[in-house]
Amino acid sequence: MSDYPQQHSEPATAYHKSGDALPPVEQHAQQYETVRNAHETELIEDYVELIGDLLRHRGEARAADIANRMAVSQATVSKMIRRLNELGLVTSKPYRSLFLTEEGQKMAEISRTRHNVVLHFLRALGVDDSTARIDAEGMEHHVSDKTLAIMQRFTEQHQS
Amino acid sequence: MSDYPQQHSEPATAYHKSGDALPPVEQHAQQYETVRNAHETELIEDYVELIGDLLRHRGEARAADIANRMAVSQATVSKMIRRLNELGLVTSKPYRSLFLTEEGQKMAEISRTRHNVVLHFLRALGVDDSTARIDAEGMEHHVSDKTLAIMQRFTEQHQS
DNA sequence: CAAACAATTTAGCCTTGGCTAACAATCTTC
DNA sequence: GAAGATTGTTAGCCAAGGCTAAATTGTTTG
Ligand SMILES: [Mn+2]
Ligand SMILES: [Mn+2]
Ligand SMILES: [Mn+2]
Ligand SMILES: [Mn+2]
Repeated sequence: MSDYPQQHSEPATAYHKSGDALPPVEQHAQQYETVRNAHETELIEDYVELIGDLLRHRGEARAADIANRMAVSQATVSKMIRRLNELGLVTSKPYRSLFLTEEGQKMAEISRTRHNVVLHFLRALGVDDSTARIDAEGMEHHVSDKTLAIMQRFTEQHQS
Repeated sequence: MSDYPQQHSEPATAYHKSGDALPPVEQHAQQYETVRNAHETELIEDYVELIGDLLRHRGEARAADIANRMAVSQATVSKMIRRLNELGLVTSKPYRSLFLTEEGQKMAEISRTRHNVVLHFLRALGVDDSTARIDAEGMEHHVSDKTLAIMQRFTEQHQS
């Protein structure tokens, strides 16, 4: 919920003139709050998902691979791994491959599934593969469970 | 493009075992880069869009209204307005309503249009209004022009 | 087995986007 | 027109997520 006591400022009534009206303040506020919350976990999820993918496809997940695939410096990855460690999502011995904890595996699984639903939905919609991959990488973190379910249903019905 | 010289680490070949394979490193890197770029302009776009909406629906855009609708402190808004000013997107006299520059109006228009395409698309898909609004607020910044065009076409064909 | 190379870590810097607390200006109301 | 309420600004704090440069550890190879 939004802290910050509701201030007066805006007139309460909305005699609407043009196009779509503004949503009520509380609802509008919730939109932005939800986005801010998503952005807090977004990067974490991408790291965990990528580590899981590297483990499943390559057998190991090295910091250098992550840096390459994320197009980010190795220092950035190293710092992030410390954070993932503190969050109890990965285990890592210095200079060795990373592994996911129980909790990390759960998060990776959830993220991967959700990512795939969005990707396959975009393709079913008619978006080309390369564009679908790019858009899905960002969209995935902002799709609610409700919308996700609808996307999945759509995809199933639109594949021959 | 990605800086950081490509390192060796990963084996080049991919004899694929389970599910979807990992995309080639360069493509994968571009996914994350595009997301990072989107996140750089996202908040700016939301502010400018909101200021435009307040101007069109209320006739003025006060810092307090923005703070209320964003569910954020007035100090945060005040700081952000200074930035928007420096970016040449808004004009503001202290303690007065904000206005958009030419450039600001252009950005507001583009953002509003894109936001609406995504919102109407989600509703056409069958997502309830309140969920659609929340999801659209985040998704809008991660939808490419190509996908946007497809969404628009879909929406037109699916409204009675 | 010593060099050279590759991978990882650490230290220190920067920007963004939040916050609170204190102060300043404006508006409203009596 | 002063008091009180509302609005706006400023200062200073913090965490996240980037970066570079330098130091360290592992690995490969002549
Ligand atoms: Mn993902
Ligand atoms: Mn992602
Ligand atoms: Mn996002
Ligand atoms: Mn938005």
